[in-house]
Amino acid sequence: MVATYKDIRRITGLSLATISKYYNGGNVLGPNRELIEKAAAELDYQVNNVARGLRSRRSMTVGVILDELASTFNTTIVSRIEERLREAGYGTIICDSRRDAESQADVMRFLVGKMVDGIVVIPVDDDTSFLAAARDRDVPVVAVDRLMPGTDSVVIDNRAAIASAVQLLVTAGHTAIGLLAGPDTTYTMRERRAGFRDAMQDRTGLLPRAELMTPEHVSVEGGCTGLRRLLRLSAPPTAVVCANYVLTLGATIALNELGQELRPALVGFDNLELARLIRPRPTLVTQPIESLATEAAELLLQRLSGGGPDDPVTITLDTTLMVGHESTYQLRP
Amino acid sequence: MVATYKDIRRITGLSLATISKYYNGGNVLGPNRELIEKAAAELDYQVNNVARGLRSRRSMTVGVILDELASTFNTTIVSRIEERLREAGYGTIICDSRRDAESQADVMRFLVGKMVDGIVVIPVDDDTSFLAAARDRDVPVVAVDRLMPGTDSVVIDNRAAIASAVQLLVTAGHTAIGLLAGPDTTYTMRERRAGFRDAMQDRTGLLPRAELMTPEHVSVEGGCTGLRRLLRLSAPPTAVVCANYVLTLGATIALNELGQELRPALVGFDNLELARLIRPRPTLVTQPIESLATEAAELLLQRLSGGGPDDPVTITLDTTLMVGHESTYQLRP
DNA sequence: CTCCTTTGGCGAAACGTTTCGAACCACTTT
DNA sequence: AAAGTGGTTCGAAACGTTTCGCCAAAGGAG
Repeated sequence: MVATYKDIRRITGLSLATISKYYNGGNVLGPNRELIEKAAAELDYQVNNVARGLRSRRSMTVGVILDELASTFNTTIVSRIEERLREAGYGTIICDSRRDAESQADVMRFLVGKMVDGIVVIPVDDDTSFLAAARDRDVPVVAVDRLMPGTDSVVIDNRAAIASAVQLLVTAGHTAIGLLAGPDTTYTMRERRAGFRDAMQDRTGLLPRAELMTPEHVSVEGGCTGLRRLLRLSAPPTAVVCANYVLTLGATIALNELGQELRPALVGFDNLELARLIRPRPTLVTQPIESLATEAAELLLQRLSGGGPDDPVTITLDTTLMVGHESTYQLRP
Repeated sequence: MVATYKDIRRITGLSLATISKYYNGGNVLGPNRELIEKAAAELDYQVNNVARGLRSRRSMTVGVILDELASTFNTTIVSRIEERLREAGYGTIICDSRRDAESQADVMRFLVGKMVDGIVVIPVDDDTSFLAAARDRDVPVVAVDRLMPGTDSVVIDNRAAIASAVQLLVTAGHTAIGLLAGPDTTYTMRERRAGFRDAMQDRTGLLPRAELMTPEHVSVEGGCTGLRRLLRLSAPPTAVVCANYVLTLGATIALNELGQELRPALVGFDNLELARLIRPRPTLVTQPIESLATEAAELLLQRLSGGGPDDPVTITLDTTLMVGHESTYQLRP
């Protein structure tokens, strides 16, 4: 049988109220403190968090909803968030929405039903209707890597990220640059595409041809076929920018099948493991993934303690361009 | 204000007991059913799982402890387990022990304190003392990918896995085969090394030279340096078996720096993404990762419902050898 | 020495469920 | 008509905490 306050009361003779006070950092006289500590050790007592949660209306758990679990980007985020929240006493319930909006809504209801105190989400797409379940129950939500109107969000400066890639390539002499990006259904992709267009116009004075930036399916396959399509154009680009990790992966695979002399310059996105595995060392736009996670965790913790501004907050972080081997960005003569 | 049974009672005139029965699948007369459903819809009622947990002594959450989160192997496992457990109504609290035994023990206490109903763990090493916290509170534990004496475990047939790699290489004519494996501190590594030794003896009649199987640090770096060390030996191996994913990754990186003609044959372990990215297509021992996860989930669910045999269960699954491009395993003339 | 304030402790009432035994009802059986 | 039966419903007591209002003792100011 697991010990309760009542057992401690039996041993110490103190009241439940005093014992509770002890476990919640209130003032308890020295001798009584020791009495409780001794009894607790003897009984191997541990606070029952479920009972505590019922009374205090906090479950001390938060939910994390991911569009997919099996991606380095996401696991890094989860790992950091979990670490920070556990420090603060919160358990992290994880849910994989498998890139499915309906499943995402299910999961949201599931978590709200589990009485989580807050939620971090990497949403599947721009549709915010699934947030209603949380809003109805006043559960704070922080979105990561997507800007959700009306919700706290932590994002990177997508336009600047792509612009830094474009700048490198234009400086190296490229003018015909292609973009591998997904459809405009997510905020992130919209921003990256817009950032590409704007940066091209800024740096070259011209808008890129539409055929150089048609949307791809966001997958390894999409990256492969997209790169091949670009290179089959009558006027193929001399350089390609990939707007996300899996597209970079796909493009790299497609590149491996080409002869050295045919390879376009390629600037990818976001994976650190990749950089170590691939020769020549790739040029990559890298996101501050850990910061993204810690900012999200801190923001959520602030909301959980009832703090923060009344209006939704958006935190924007900067990316870094990791310049790889020069063959990955130079224009061939 | 969030609705409770009392609100439903006010509207329907039924007793709390009947309402509870409705929500727990008991028999309730048709008209009363409808009454409750109508009231619940009106109130936007959702069961309070914390209160339910207090009374029924089940939190309907389980903990998952991982030695690290950022590995495809582990995330695949988590994703599947989470999916299956959520189907059964359980929330999955995830904890990353960061390969640190002390942190693993902390996390175990944390989860037990959170009143989880069960725990799945991929342990840091063979030390089982951290399990005490769970055992004291009668929380069932299932270990994945490690055999923990006295605990339900789901593992692969490590010896057979390595033996299949050795068989392929010996059949292709190799006799000097090296092994990249970690130190014998974990069950998994011990089994794989023993499996290697036994298979070599079976197939070649000789034990491999000790210098061909000295332990490496289990990391990408360890794989790199280990492969280089093997090739610098006065009698270098003509083929190398890697006993795990990160070692394979490291060895592959080191391989990339060698000229084609110097490359030894290489059989790696366990990653599917890898296979798509690397040319020539590598030969890999692949684990049934998804099955590992579903078996673990089913076993835990069985324990959660009080079922299963009295003694700890060990489930052993088989691996598959995915043969890649022939240059990855053939002996050069 | 009295009055007031501060401190620590106490009993009892929540929090929102589940569960147990008893009560009830409409039948069927004697 | 009384007794038995099977299926529903009910009231009340848990589950293990936190919290509210009150009280006693101790300390300080006048």
